[in-house]
Amino acid sequence: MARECIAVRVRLVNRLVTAHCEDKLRPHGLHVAQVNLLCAMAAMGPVQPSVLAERMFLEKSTLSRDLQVLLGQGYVQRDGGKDARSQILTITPQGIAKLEAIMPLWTEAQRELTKQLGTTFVSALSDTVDDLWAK
Amino acid sequence: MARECIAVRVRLVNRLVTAHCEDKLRPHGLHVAQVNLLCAMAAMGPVQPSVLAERMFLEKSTLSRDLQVLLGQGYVQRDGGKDARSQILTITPQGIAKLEAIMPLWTEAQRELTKQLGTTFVSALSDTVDDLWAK
DNA sequence: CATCTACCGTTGTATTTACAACTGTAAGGA
DNA sequence: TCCTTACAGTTGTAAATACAACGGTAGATG
Repeated sequence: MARECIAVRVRLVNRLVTAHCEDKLRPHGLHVAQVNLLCAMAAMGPVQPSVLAERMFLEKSTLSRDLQVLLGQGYVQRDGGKDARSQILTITPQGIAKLEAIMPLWTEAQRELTKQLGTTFVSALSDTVDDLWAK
Repeated sequence: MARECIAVRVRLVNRLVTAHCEDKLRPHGLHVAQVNLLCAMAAMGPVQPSVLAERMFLEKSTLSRDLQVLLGQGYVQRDGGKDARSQILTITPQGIAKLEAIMPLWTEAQRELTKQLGTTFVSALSDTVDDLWAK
């Protein structure tokens, strides 16, 4: 059963990848979850929290707390949206600069992870998430 | 960058899979992490915590806390090992019965997840983790 | 034999994540 | 218009996870 269980395996790989990235990021005072969000915001442009959460398959409550950190660090800016209830998030120049600063690390991590996980897996992973995003 | 980042994608799929399984397990009073460990113990037989942790890419501290739950539920038994420092973990008959009880759910979840993630991804995932385990 | 090191598991603290409940705001129907 | 419902984000609580530090035990080395 352990031999075939998707959950066992996905969660194991998740721990592996997360630990690897945290190791890389530790000297830079950032966590993987934050960098992931910055990447997403850089790619999506100004975006509503609920839309970002849906895109990342994150709970709105989780996002809300992650954002408090990024706002405090000045990597993300929050403005009022079309409603009094909605907000618009934008990555700041400092956020973009931070992403650029860790770019070499990121590239290295990608290379190492691809080596460890195999190109077949990495490419299948890309396709799968593309499909999820395409809905 | 978000388009290629392995961490973004693995972590996203992890959230998806974990949420799916937690939904299934909720009526049964179990969590995915616990079921994963039970599966592993059923497959490995009596095992030392440190060996189990290495196999699952889990920190020994994390495992220690997860075990407290499983021991409390009576699904796992802990005995003294060859040393005064080492222990031996064994899944109990109740633990095996619990695994068998959720088997139909598990099969259903496997099918649904395979459909959502694609057979290419699931098969690549299997191979990748097999390689990691083969060391 | 004594000490030093390495190993094994637990505990303190923090992060990521989720679900449920709550607050406040908009929209729609009676 | 008023009430109900739906939406957007926050907060309370809890679980999984990790790192660092600790306590106890075994083995190695002088």
